[in-house]
Amino acid sequence: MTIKINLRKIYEKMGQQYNVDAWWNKETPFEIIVGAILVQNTNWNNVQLALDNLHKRQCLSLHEIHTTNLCDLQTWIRPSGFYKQKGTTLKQIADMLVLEYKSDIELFLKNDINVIRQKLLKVKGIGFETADDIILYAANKPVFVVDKYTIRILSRIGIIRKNLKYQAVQDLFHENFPKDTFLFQKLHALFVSLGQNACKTKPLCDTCCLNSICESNLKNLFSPT
DNA sequence: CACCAGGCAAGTA
DNA sequence: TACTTGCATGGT
Repeated sequence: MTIKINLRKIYEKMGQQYNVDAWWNKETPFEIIVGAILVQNTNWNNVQLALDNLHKRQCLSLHEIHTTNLCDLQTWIRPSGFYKQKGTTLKQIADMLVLEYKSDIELFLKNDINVIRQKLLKVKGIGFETADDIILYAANKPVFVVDKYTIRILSRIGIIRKNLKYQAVQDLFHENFPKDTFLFQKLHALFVSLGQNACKTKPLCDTCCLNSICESNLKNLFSPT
């Protein structure tokens, strides 16, 4: 299935009706990687509590996470939930960066998108979405991050079926948008923002929109061919 | 009290 | 391949 996306409309709507900041503007690439892992299936408030703990312990750096005791690390990130697995995942990615890239994060992020992606996906606890998050926001390379809101919103509008898989949805965006990092960053934040503010039942309606964007507006943004 | 948040992996059929 | 379940804290 192909969709024709009216880019000009999207830019107009986003400019006029949204002021969604692209996430992770000021953080270091490593902090972005940590945040991407900690935020899995939780909200940013809980992540912030965990990050504050790490900061207090001076442990928000590659070297510290690599050398610190796993149990301590798990204790500090506890507020973000799933702290045992996430702690192990952080350790594994730190090991990879230290051992295979001599602690040079930029060297790792300089690789081609597919190289970075394959490396990240080998780490247990990093799946498609987290890998792409890191590529888009830490490496600043143009991949579109698909999350459950993207699929929920597009399927409710009738553009895709809700059982469409991650890679298929991503391909759809890659085929229909220019490979523009900033655009993908904003667009992803837009979907999350919309999804969080949409009603949880169905369908999207006038009373559950964000900044007066609702189902009909979305249909105008994404016009089926 | 229930529900869910910016997922992932392992298990089952 | 397509579901289901465990992982876990904190806010509403």
